[in-house]
Amino acid sequence: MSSIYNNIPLPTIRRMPGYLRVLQDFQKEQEEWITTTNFSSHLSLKPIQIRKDMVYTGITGTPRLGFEVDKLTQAIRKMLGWDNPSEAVLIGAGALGSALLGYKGFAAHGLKIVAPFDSNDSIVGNNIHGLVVQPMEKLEDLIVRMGISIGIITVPDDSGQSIADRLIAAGIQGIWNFSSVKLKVPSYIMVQKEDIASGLAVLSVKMKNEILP
Amino acid sequence: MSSIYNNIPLPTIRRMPGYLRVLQDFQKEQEEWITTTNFSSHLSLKPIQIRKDMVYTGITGTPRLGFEVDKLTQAIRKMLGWDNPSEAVLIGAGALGSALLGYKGFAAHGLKIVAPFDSNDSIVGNNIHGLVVQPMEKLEDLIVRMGISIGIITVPDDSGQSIADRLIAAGIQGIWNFSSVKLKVPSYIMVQKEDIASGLAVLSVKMKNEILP
DNA sequence: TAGATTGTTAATCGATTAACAATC
DNA sequence: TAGATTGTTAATCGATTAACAATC
Repeated sequence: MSSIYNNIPLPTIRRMPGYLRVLQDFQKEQEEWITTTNFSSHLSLKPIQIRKDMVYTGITGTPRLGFEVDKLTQAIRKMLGWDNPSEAVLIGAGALGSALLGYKGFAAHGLKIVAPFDSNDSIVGNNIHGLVVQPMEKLEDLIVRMGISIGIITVPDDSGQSIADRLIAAGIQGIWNFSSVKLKVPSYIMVQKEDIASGLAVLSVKMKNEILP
Repeated sequence: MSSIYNNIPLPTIRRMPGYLRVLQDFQKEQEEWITTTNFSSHLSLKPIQIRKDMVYTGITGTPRLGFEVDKLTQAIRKMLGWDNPSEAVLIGAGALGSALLGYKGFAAHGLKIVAPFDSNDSIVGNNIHGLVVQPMEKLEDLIVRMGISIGIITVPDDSGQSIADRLIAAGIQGIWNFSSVKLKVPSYIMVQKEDIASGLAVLSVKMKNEILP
């Protein structure tokens, strides 16, 4: 299933949420136009790079005025598929899982977590930020019944793979993996792995030799 | 302050924690040697890329045998400055802050969070994963007294900058920024910004057109 | 020994940056 | 109009990948 957005560089995609954030601020301020110079002062990016990124949104700007705030917002949201929200289950309602459940931003990011699951009986039934933690037995049924497309894995490393297997068997299409194991999945399953340690490594090295970008 | 590790590519640094994780597994299994092929099967990386990364550790391997597990582990930990831990304060003991406080992995990653702070009186005094939440008034004193070098910002966006200012005034050297604002800091302060939305954007686009790496 | 794996140089690939004409 | 900003092509930069001799 291809699309007009096919060959967008990964770094460009990663920068898009930042643009959206600035756009929202401008919308609040009732600004109609935004220039790459505007973006630049709110993000750590150069105007030239922003201009290049804008090409991928399909929106063309107007010299001197910049880009229309509303049009650009819609284009980016569509580009990311954030115009029609996906539903997700979250497995592992521990510290990290709870934090993600409490993150208000997802609503604006096209993601709706519909239910948290946990294997720990003492957590099951708890209400976390408005959602009741479900027992693992109910996982597959809920995924199938609601047609959930995304699974968020926030379980300890050793159970990550078995959870992934269950999610895939139940028909999930994408996995957001916060465990530190490399998941083995069929090629049609999309996995995005988050690694908090990578960021810490970069900060550590930056602080060690105070050079680097 | 330069070092032998000066021009390490950022992508290489980001991959280092992954290598460490595999090395730890090998250490547990009492393996003495590890090859790039071994690494490759536990990470989504090609042997050639791993070999290139290894050059930056300063460790030379032995054809057929690979690299010495212990030596390589030590070299990477030293390279990241994870051999002697840094101390950090965490500001904002909400959902995300609590999750970070509960993350056991930091100990092995050269980071020790010594105290969480929060401006909310109903949270102050709470015990989160063994640490008592401190009132904001005590922030500067504790940083100075303990010589804390890192500040972790997990507060809502609108107070991010003012917290950063206070941290810097108190003598912090690095900031791990989990808020979504771009912090204005002097050039000698190192900032590492984490953005959960970037990862979600990548997953969303991957799922939309099932291509991409 | 034979062959897997390393280290290194060169080639390729892709992203960022520069340059500049077009334009509002 | 003058000048800031866009769009686009070309140049640069940096990281990944390929190729292959060296080696255990």
